[in-house]
Amino acid sequence: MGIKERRQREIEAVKANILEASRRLAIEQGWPKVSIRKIANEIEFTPPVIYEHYKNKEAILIELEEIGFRQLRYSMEEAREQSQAPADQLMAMTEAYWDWAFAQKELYQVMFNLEGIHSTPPTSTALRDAGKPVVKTLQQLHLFSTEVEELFFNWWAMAHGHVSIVISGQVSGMQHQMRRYLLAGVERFVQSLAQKG
Amino acid sequence: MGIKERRQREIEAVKANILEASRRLAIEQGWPKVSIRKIANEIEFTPPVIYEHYKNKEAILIELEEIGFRQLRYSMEEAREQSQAPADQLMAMTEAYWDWAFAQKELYQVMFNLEGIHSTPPTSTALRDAGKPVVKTLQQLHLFSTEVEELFFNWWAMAHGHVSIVISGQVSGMQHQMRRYLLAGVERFVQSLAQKG
DNA sequence: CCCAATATTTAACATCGTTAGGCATTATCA
DNA sequence: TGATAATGCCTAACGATGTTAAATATTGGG
Repeated sequence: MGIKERRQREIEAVKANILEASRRLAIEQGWPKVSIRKIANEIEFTPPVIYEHYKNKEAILIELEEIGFRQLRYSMEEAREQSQAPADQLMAMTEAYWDWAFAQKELYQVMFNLEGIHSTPPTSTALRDAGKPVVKTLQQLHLFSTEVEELFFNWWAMAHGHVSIVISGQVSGMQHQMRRYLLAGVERFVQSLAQKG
Repeated sequence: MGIKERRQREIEAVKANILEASRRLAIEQGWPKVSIRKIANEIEFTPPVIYEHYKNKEAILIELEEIGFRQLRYSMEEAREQSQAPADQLMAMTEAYWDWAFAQKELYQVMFNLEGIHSTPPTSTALRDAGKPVVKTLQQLHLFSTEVEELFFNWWAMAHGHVSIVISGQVSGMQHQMRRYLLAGVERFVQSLAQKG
């Protein structure tokens, strides 16, 4: 009587397929050209089928956001575990942040509403979750939790700032330079923390 | 025979009207809901008239981008002139950047393709132009031009990072806090420069 | 006053997100 | 097995989008 289970698996396969197709289309043609009809065509169904799996187009984007934040967190956690010293951890997580953002550029665009996408941001915990490894490292340095929050946002704004300036095409042909600039900036950030700690 | 001139003024008035209507609609309803038809309705003409003034919808956005960058530069230049010490100038320009971004949120969104807008960024000189006051101040501190560029992007990424995190709704209800965080971050940035200068 | 030029509109095309209704196919039970 | 209920999927449509071609109205100069 595994017929129900098989059916269940089929349904989830289609759902996963919708996400994959969306990403693939975004990679190939950019988010503005991703439409429900194209996704439907890609998964070889007609458009209404998509609405049996997602309430609307935005729901697809929101799920991709969540996937993105989880992946980003995982990448940073992995980077963090490879060093003991907080300073090294912070540098490694910064590299991980940058590298993941450009390896998964389309996800990053969805997560931060870049490049013509609009979706209500996920539960604001999604971001806070993704930032947890950074917060953990900062806590090894500073006592007051208010200060940790401040420094966390400083770090994150720096990382996201450099990334989004490149992704949104404000500067061109200097992606590698911007990566170095970010790392140098965080380096200075770290040193200024050591100064007072 | 000033009839031609009057006509010319009329045409330019309509063009200006299109920009104003676009901004007004964006303020009232958000960029995703701004459409050519609504703009046309707002200026009391039918849609095709808009295409006599702008090649397409994107051209309207690009003009708004340019206006935004000019305004932003002006605000920062004004802030800069009120102090002599580079450190004070940088802090004042940071405040000016933040305050302008939120006073002209819709322009800022267009300039950086936030919140569901997509337009090819303006000539990358537009941004560089807007950043000139900051570069000038940094030049009073550091010798190597490569270093100035690096520090300029660090500063800008910090400013834009904090601003865009708030604008894109990633954090909510802490706009004032984020402003303080930004200023504290730039403060530390400035101090780390003094360290080595 | 008429004609040419210009200004403006109407109407249409393709595409978009989304939904209602109908048609198959499949599963359930006598 | 055969009728019935349920499910899966599609066709067709609605309203809205950006954009363009063609028709009409308005204005200019002779």
